Amino acid sequence: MLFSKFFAPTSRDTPADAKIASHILMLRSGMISQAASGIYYWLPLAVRVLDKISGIIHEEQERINSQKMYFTTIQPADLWQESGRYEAYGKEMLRLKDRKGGDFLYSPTNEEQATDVFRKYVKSYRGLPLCLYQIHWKFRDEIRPRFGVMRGREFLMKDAYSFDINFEGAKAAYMNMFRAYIKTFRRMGLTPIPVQADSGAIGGNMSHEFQILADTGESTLYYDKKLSTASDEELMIIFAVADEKYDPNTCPIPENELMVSKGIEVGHIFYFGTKYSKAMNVFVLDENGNKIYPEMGSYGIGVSRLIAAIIESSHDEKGIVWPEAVAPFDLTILNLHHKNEKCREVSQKIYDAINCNCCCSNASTKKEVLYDDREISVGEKLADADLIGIPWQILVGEKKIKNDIVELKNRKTGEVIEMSPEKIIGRFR
RNA sequence: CGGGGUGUGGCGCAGUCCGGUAGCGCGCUUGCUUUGGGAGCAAGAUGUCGGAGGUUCGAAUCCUCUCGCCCCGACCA
Repeated sequence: MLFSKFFAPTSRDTPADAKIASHILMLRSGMISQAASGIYYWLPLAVRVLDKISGIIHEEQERINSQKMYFTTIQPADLWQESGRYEAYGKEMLRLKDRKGGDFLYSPTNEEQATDVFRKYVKSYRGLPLCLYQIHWKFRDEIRPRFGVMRGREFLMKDAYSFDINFEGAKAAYMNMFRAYIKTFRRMGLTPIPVQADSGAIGGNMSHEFQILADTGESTLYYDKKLSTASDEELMIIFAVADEKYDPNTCPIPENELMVSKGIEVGHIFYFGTKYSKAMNVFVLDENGNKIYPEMGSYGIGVSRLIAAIIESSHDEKGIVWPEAVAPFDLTILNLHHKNEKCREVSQKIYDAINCNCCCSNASTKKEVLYDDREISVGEKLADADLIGIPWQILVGEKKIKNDIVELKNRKTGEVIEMSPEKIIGRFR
């Protein structure tokens, strides 16, 4: 991608409304723009990150046989009247009428629709277990939206729904999802903290939140200090609670081994048994011809919030520092002196070689490159590159290029290595 | 929903108390000179001062109503 053609309107100014790092940096890097309170345009740079995050989620969901589909963003109200939540959900639900006066709503979550899809097709125990998920836009008319996309009203969420024949099956589905979540967040460069949770409006009796440590988080967490070095399996059993559940008298961890930090909730999983299957009269027949109400669970990841959470946990005074797995581009080439012919030539050569679409390129290993070919000052290019936070920067400048040298700079460490253009190409192709 | 604040070119702000026909910085356009950390000079463009009503010879400024947005609290991915 040529930066001169790329719609990423960066800015050195901080809009007065933004208070936290992720919000400021998302605005300054041209990722988002506010359309209304808690509602944002997602510009191309941000969408590239959303797609990376979604891709990781998708891979980990498929691994546990959770299948991707789409429910709908606009739902008829009748399913919610059936489950009893149409009244119960309250003002957070955006209610709509169609031209005939029919009652609709913009999905805040999709348990009813998942249950409806299930009951239309699955009539036998042979159809179980089943797990369906989507990554789709949701709307919750929050009392007070804030912190940019961290608590927006419109947000992108991955939501999965599992159906099992009995509690053992449902518990296995829950634990599979639990493990998948830990892997998913770790792949994004995050350390998730699974916290025992309340089930809120979703209902049910087994529930965990996945929290990311950040000073700007809205939750206060108490957790065993072993968490920071735990393996995936250990993470599942290590003690962690949010402040409303913390009681020093019953806490199993001695005070000197207990950590207290702020956290951002990026995922939440629920087991709620037959709450919806019974309310919506959904059953299958078992091998003896008996009616069985399937045991259900639902599993959310705040995809758009994750972007903010990742930035909160990975940035410095100059800008964003993307973990490689979710970076909008793998590397950026900075032609520092656009009027210097050799700089142009070498930059273009490196770009063409790495960005090559010929038969030798393998889509799975191909690097995504942003080539800063803009006719602007050196300082502005360097500042924008640091702001946008692409993991690797290739600097092509007139002083070094005389000796056939370009520089490779790591955004995170700031480390710079000098090498020939050929060696750079070899490294990233 | 309670409490507080704010609304003036794309962004950040001054001007409002004390009415006199809108200004600064950044950004944008054009030209020349620049180029290893957000360049300089010159010439330009861009505002129904959130909206409606009122007071007045005259309103960004005063009065009334209204809408948007932000912050603090009670809810949530």
